[in-house]
Amino acid sequence: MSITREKIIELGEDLIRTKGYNAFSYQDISSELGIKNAAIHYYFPSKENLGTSIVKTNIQRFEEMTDNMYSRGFDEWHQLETFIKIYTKSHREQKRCIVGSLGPDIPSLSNNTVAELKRMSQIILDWLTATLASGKEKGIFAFKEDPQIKALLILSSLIASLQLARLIDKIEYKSFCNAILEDLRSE
Amino acid sequence: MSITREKIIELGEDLIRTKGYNAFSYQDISSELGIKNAAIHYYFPSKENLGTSIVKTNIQRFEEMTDNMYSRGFDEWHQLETFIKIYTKSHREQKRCIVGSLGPDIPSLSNNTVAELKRMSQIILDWLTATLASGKEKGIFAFKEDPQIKALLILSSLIASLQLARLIDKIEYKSFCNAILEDLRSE
DNA sequence: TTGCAAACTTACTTAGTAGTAAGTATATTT
DNA sequence: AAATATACTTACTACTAAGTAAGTTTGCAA
Repeated sequence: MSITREKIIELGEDLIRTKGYNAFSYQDISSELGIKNAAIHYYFPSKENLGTSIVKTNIQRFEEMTDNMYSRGFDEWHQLETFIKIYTKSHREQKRCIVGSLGPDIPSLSNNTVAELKRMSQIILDWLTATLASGKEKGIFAFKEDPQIKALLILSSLIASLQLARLIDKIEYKSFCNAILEDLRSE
Repeated sequence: MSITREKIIELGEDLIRTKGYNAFSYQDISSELGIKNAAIHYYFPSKENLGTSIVKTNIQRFEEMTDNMYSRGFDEWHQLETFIKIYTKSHREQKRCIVGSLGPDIPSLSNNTVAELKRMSQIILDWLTATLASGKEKGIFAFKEDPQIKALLILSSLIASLQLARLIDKIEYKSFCNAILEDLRSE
């Protein structure tokens, strides 16, 4: 794969996660990379191709992470902790997550991009639901709600907290994430 | 106040909550209201004026609601229930809330609009924190976290759930909101 | 009745957007 | 050496956005 292509995807993801899909333009990417507008169209004929590729890249990355945790034999607590670290890292970098960034722009996204975005959300939610359920069975987690509802609650909190962080100054993000984990502690 | 002005604000709010700030244009409003583009500029010289006015209107509406609940003597459980109803209504109407809609577009908003949006988030969070704290004192709510952290968790969940609803089909929104309330039940 | 202000419309500018067609340099294959 | 594919650039088109200046209608007040 071309290095320019990879740089475009990387920068595009950054721009989506900071400015948003509708607020960034091919110009933002081309001027940053020192290439011309049309060069991006060479790799991604339309903006929707770029958007879809970015989501696909993120799905792949997520699946690699969960596969990796599985093959290393992480227990459920450790898995959840690792998952939450994605968000604390995003928070440090003042970025949102892809789902939280593209979600608001669904009405202006192409069908293909929306389909991939839905697929991504479902994959994350399914993984989280399964992890919570098996962790509960093993006695690692304790919660009364249905695992899917609990997964939705946790995922919602994480996604929105990255957005609220820009609005409410005195958020202690570590405490926030800790509260999510501690809420699940069985004992 | 002019009726056209009010209609512009109302429609503008709708557009922000469905399409997003950057995705709607004065054209969307003017064609819907059967007026010309420039007519909107007559009331709101620039888009930032409209955005700020919409946020201010929402702050006012929120404060009227909480004042109303206070003067009617709602207990904390009833207050939280009423607050959550704002989100179930939004979900029914397939809209997001103002904070969740404008938050992602902060980088392209004017300083004034961002200031009002921050003020709005803070007002909501402060109210929620105070309600949770006094409800806990009275034994109406039970939770172990710090009230502000808990408020942030609940608010995040509500905001993001409206966004996730567009991505994950089989959400049972009622169960979701119920889980938030039941989690607080003391006894 | 004239004057004036409110509430617009007409007609425009400016700037930025995605996207395209055609050309060019460079490296690779045949 | 010739042909071809890769990775672009140049130079555009078509469109949409926000915003503006100047004119028009309408109702009310002096």
